[in-house]
Amino acid sequence: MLNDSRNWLDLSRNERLILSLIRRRGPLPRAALAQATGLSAQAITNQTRKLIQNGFLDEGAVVRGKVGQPSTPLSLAPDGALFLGLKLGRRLVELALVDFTGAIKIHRQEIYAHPTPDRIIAFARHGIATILSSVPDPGRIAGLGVATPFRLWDWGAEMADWHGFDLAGRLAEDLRFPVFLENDGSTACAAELIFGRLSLPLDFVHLYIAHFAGGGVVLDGRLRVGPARNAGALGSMPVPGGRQLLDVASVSTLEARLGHSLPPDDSGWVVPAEIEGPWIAEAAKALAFSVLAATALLDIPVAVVDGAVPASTRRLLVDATRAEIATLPAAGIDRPLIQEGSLARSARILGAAALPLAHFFEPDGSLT
Amino acid sequence: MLNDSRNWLDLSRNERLILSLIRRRGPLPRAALAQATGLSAQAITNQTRKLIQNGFLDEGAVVRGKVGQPSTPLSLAPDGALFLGLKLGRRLVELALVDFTGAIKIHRQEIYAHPTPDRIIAFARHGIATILSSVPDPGRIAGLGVATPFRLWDWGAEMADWHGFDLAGRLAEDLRFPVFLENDGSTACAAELIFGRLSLPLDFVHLYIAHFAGGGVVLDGRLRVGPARNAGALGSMPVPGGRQLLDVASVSTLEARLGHSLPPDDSGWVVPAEIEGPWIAEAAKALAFSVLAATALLDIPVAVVDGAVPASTRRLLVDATRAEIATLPAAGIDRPLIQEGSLARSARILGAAALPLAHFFEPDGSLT
DNA sequence: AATGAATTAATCAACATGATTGACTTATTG
DNA sequence: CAATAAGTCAATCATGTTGATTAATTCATT
Repeated sequence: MLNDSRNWLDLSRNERLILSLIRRRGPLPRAALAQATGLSAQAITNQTRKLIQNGFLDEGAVVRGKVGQPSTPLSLAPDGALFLGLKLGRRLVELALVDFTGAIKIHRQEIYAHPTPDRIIAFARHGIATILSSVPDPGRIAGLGVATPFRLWDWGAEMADWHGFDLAGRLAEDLRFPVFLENDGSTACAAELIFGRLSLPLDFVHLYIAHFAGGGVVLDGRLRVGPARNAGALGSMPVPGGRQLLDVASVSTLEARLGHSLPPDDSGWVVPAEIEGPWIAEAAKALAFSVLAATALLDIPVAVVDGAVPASTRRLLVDATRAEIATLPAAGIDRPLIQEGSLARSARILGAAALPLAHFFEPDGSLT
Repeated sequence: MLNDSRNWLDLSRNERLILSLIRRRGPLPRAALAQATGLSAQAITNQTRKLIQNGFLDEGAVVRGKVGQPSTPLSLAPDGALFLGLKLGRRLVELALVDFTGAIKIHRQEIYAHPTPDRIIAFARHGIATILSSVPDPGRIAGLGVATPFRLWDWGAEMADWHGFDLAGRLAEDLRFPVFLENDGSTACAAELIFGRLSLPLDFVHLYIAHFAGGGVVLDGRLRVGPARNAGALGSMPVPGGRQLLDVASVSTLEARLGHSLPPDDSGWVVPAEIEGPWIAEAAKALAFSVLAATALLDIPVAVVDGAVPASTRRLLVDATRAEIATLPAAGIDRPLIQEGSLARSARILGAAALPLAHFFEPDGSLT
């Protein structure tokens, strides 16, 4: 089945380009691929033959009804490659197995008061072992992606063990596939880029409101992580008042207003309007400011706002941000559109799984 | 001399890569090029042979004194290609012919109270005609780059004629080479990137203080202009106080404090310290804020500050910005280094000439 | 001072990869 | 049956790689 003179994950740039085009636009016939890539029909024939042989693409039913020979759309083979995602949060750790199309095949999670390295390693080891034994072809797992907040030790003294702890390295020890680790804000952005159902331009910023506020930047259709892996640190954006975005637009500040912490999932997320309202008003001001700064700098037309919050809260936040952005001075630039994210709580875990996917299957191997 | 089966400007990606490496690092022997590009020595031999034959590279004197066969460094042939730059300003228009190494060969300028389309066209036409007739090989001119502020009509009623005027199109009418047009802030950045003597990382932002404040963003060693050609609009960055950067950090605001306008060149630029000081203090605050926003968003390690101001003023501004940036909150990010630009008043005209250069000779044809 | 070993630069010849082109086949609609 | 579009075949070309080879120098040892 697989051509064994070369590793199954060693795809040429044009093979990856074809896969990513089909991922974004849905099933496409060869002729459309030739047109979209600028390659000759012959080149597409050759590359798609390889991709079908190696199990990454499926030939669909021929489409008739148009003039000319009927076309055969090519779609992603769901089992073409599998990816593991691990998302580490303040109250919750999640592990998922995601297929080539972005569907979550297996999901496990564990709740705790606060995460410790030992506990996370144990959860991951056991969970991965279980998954490996239940998957028909574990050799098709391309890698593990880890989504984690950076600087966990800033959460409090009980998190000191995380200082200097090499999570990715420790996880990689007993795995036969590579491990990728990225800030959870960036992975939420990666998820929207790679698996999201939104119709997005090639350039956008992504803001993700969770315990902290994070974000990601996509330029030319690629997640930008920056030279020190710290791009999209939107929570650290300075905002008026001598503060940073995460000082006003994060769930932790909402919890401070409430006086108690909120549950790690949507069930039982109850916030009285007289508390949520002022929080949203203040957060929206800061979000609008940050988004406008991003537009001035990068000519970005769209900002996606998402978060680990109920859909209704996200909606209010987006509406308030749209209103605020209209009030800020914007001479010389076009105010960007604010779009609601589509993935909410699953963004980070999906994005974690998207890390190995991007590495092996996106045209420019986005992250390394 | 030139291989005529192909246009002299049609270089392959690897040819452009070689030229850009030599431009940035100075003369390099073939072995160093092989190492830097990752190409085989043979490939470098082949490509450099073509580049030498076509007049883009010169073989230098062999370098002895090291172990092994002596190396022959390859340097840019100054007349390999020539570029025209036109810079349109509020009080001054400039036209220059720049060679392949960034040296200004011919420079002409004209001062006015305010620019009109007719006057600029006439100046450019006449100047270009004169230059064409005085250059030994006008066929070696690759293109004309134009640096202009956007939205000229915002300067006042007497500039209304610029509304809807297609400057690049009009200039292209009687030229046999292409015309490129970009915001003057972006061209100042391009100049520092391509011709600058600074040692800069692959990612930086550039702030340019002139009548207005503008800027540019370089990512992965390429000037980023953005989907609507408006990236690097740092003057439009929101800053605290409901204002934009250009409301506080521009020569026009200094002139407002002075009560009269400053001359278009350095001679006679006299600003009493009691006026310059507060202007710099306020401008530095806004610059520091914007730079930190850029770093949070893009993980940018360096910001270059330059401007159409005397070196002493620029120095004060940079020092003040460094001081301000230390006072802003920066949890979660590394404060960027502030560097002084190296090109001052010539940045924009050099950058204009750099537009055709980048298009034809940079690996990713930066702008189109 | 002479000499061989090591080192580095660069080229030659053969070959591999992956694209292009033009002719051709196939299946469909109008 | 003409027109149209999808797709493949065979030949060719551009541009890379590899391994052997040549050249010019310094370094270490006699």
